[in-house]
This record gives sequence, C-alpha cells and structure tokens, in this order.
Amino acid sequence: MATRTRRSQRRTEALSRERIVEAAIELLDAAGESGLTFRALSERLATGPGAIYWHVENKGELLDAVTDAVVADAVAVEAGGSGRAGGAASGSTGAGRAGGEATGAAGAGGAGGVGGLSGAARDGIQAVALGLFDAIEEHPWLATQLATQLSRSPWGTVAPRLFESIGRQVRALGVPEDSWFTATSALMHYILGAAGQNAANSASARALPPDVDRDRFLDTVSTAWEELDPDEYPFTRSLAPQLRGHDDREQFLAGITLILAGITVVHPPAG
Amino acid sequence: MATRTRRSQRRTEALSRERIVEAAIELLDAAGESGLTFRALSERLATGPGAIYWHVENKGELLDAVTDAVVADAVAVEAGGSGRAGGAASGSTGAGRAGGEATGAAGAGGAGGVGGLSGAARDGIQAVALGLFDAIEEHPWLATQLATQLSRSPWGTVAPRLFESIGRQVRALGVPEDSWFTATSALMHYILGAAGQNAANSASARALPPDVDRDRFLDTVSTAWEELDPDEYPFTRSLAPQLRGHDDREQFLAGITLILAGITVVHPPAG
DNA sequence: ACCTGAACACCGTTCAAGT
DNA sequence: ACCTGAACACCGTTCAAGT
Repeated sequence: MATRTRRSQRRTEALSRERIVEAAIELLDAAGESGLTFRALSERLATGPGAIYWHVENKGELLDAVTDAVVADAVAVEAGGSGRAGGAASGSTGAGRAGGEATGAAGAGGAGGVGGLSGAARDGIQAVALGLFDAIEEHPWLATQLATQLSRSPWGTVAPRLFESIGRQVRALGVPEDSWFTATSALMHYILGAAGQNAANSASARALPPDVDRDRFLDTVSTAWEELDPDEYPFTRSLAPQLRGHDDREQFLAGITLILAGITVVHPPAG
Repeated sequence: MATRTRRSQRRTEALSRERIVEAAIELLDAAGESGLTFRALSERLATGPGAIYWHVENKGELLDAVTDAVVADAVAVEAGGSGRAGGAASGSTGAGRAGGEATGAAGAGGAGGVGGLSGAARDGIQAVALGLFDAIEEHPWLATQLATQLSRSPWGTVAPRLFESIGRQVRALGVPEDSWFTATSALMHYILGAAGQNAANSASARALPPDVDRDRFLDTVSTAWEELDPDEYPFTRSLAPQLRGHDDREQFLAGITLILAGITVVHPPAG
C-alpha cells in the first residue's frame, strides 16, 4: 500500500476509490479541512458529485480512508533510521526546515545512563515517532482527523496500525510482556498529542505573512505568555523565556526519552 | 469562573454570552457535535439565529468559548484529592461507573521505589489529570474540540490553562527549573491523548444498545483485534487478551506513573 | 456497473428592519 | 443597544435518468 506516488492520469482513467482518496488529500493539503468538498472534489476529478458516492459511502468514510492512507504511509517507514518512504501523494508544502535528521536527539543514550535499553529498539521508536511527526507536519489537518477518528472508533483501522508499529519496538525493548499494553499506550498517546500540537505550531507559523518566519512566531507566542495575568498564570509566565528559541523536534524527542526512561524504570527489561 | 451551576432562567432573562455558552454545552452533551446548530441554539434560547451573532463572533468562536469554559471548570479542581467541583452546566449523562475514586491508583508510590518524589505533588498531578479525564468522559465532544482548538491556536486560552495547572505540580515535584517545560509538555500531551482516546471508549460503549454493557464492548474490540491479519498485526493480536477486562482509569494512571518515573530519572529533583 | 446532474434539506452568516 | 427573521450562498446526500 505504501509509496506509488505517480500522478499522470486525470480525466482519462476511470474513477476509483484510490483516485478519490488521492484527490481528497490534495484538496486538504491545499486548502485545509474546509477545502474538502464533494463539489470541489468532483470538479477536480472531472465528474459529478453523485459519482463519488458510488465509490465511497459518505464524507465520514472518505475522511477515514484518507486518514488511514496517510497513516499507513507514515508508519511504513518501519525499520531503518532515516530516509522517508514516499509521502502518500501530497506534493505541496515541504517539510519546512528539514535540515538535521534528529541531530542531538535530545540527549539520547539516556541522561544518567539508564541501563538495559536496546539501542536499536530506541532508534526504532524514534523512527516511528518522527514518521508520524513529519506526517502531521506535512498534513496539518491530520492531527484533528486522527483525534476525530480515534474518538469515533478506537477499534477502527488506524488504531491497530499505530499500536502495531509502536508496540513492536516496545517488545524489542525487552519490556516484560505484561507491560506491553501500558508502555505502548503511553507512547502512542504522547506521540499523538505532541505531534498534533507541534504540527499546529508550524502550521500557524506558515499561515503568518511570509516575511514573519518561525522564530518571529515563537517570539509572538512567548510574548503573549509574558502578558498573561501574573496572579493566574505565574508558572506559564515564568516559562515564556524557554519557549523562545525552543525546537519542536528536539522537544518532541525529549518527551520520548522521558517516557522510555520511565518504561525501563517501572518495567525493567526481563533479561 | 468555576461552578455557579444554577439554571432557572429560560426566556425571561436577557440573552448573554454566558447563557449561549451554557445552552451550547447542553446541546453538545445531548446530541454531539452535529447537534450544535445556530437554529437549534436559538430555538432553545427562544430567539432568532441572528441574535446570537450579537454576542458571539461566529461558530468557531462559540466552540472556543465552550471549550474554554469546560476546561476552566475541570481544571478548577486544583488542590485537594477527590471531590469534584461543579460540572459546568451539563446535567445529562452521569459519570458512568463512578465507584472507586482512583482506588489502587495503578501501583502509586512507584514500583521499585523510585526516589525523591513528593507524594503531594504526585497526587496533585493525578488530580489534574483525572479532572480532565472526567471532563472528557462527561463531554465526549471535548476531545475533538480540544484537538481542534490547540491545533488552531496553541497560544489561545486553553493551552495556558492546562499548562499552568499541570506545570505547577511539576514544579512542586522538585524538578529542576530548566526541565519544567519538557516535563510539563510531556505530561500535557499524554493526558490529552490518553483522555481523548479513553473517553472515546466510554462514549462508544454508551452508544451501543443498552443491554450491551462496557465489558461486552471491550469484548467486541478485543475480538476484533484477534481477527486482524496475523502477518500484519502479530503484536496487536497478542495483546487482545490484555484488552479484555482492562480498566481505562487504571491504565490512564499507569501511564502517568510511567512518565513521572521518567521525569525523576532523567531530571532528578535538585534537592 | 458506473456515471450525470438537478433537486432537497439543512447549515452558517448577513442585514434591513424593528424596539 | 439589542433582537427579529427572511434571505443568501453553500454544503452533504439522493435519485431518476442515462450509458
């Protein structure tokens, strides 16, 4: 299911569920959630709105299919460290400041020498996590969509996909079997929450006037925090300086490091 | 802002932003996101749709206000262990099997005797976390709404509110100052992700035919996992048994324990 | 089997008109 | 200052009719 990103058909090829999903992703990437309309979709596919209903039950099911396709692609990075696979027919918005591939990696290796961790499994978890992080950054609508779908049907197709790819790495970590569920859930929830929030930052930054770049955006938020009511928000205010010049990706990985450390402490590897 | 849950006015009292938000919450609780309509809202408030626009910019702003109100209320539990505050004008669906107030608390105290943790701060974090957990369980639409709003404006009013109440507890934990941001973010993201997902479970269970109770629901999901493709989902399949008879609340707290352990290991208390 | 496109019910939002 | 309610533009979805 992964990759296969060609795109040369347009009106010749017959309509298909796959083409519809592909076009839907393009619309979402280009114009956000409100940009996905059955009319816009059918125009792009050079057909009538009714035709789409032959291949897709309704808008909800279409969104589910779209979400599943993007997640499947993101998770297909699987083994290996860097080098992303395909990108599920997107195109538009590049990965932003795509420079350092997890350089520094938030003090990986574990501050304090937390023992017993398989380094490969640790890398595996980071790879999966960054795969999702990047997918959400590339498709900002994915964060909300993921929440919506996991909310609506936790037993759907997306949850097992995420669970499987994260869980395999947890198992490889040497965590005892009766803790697999807890450890995997914790990682999954953190990844979804953090990736969603962080992607939001880039999306917002991107939405600002072009001459206002990312640093300026963080400056703005930081300033907003500094202007909060001192009585109600003393803690948040005190953190405003740390917000300036913080790196999303590094922060994200630091959180993963935290959870991995917790896992190995609370559920020490059996070996 | 918290509590004040009276409700006796209906058509006599003048329209106000507060009454609109209150009515919106009732509609959302009763009929989900699709139930909140400017027409339904104005009917409930015995007025015309246009009147609402005098007090509220548009639907997005209304949803923001609604989300903020519920979160403010949930977070206002603040100190103290149990005993919830008000419940932000909801009414409908009770808290489900509201029996044990965090009994057992997922082996609190820390398996293996993780040192240095202030017990009070630990309880404080659990209280905040459970406050949000319960709020989302009571208002299932909140999960999606939270994701949407944090996505749209991470510098909005909700993020600082969560950050502040979680962060204060992190500080009380004795974590060194330069790790406050990382630790607070990790907790916040986990809480949002996990609470959302778990609330989804109860919501789904509630939506099933009334004679099908929660255990039966978990059975269904568990069975679905057992029927996944053995080649693609070996790990998830192997976890199906653990899913049967697992307790959302306990699982949620176990995750928090994990992260707290990670925090104290990676960022040991200064004292 | 698959596609067309007009039609329906419904929604967010606006705005001239009222008090 | 605040409310009314008809009107507008747009949306998801349906369905008789075509090929």
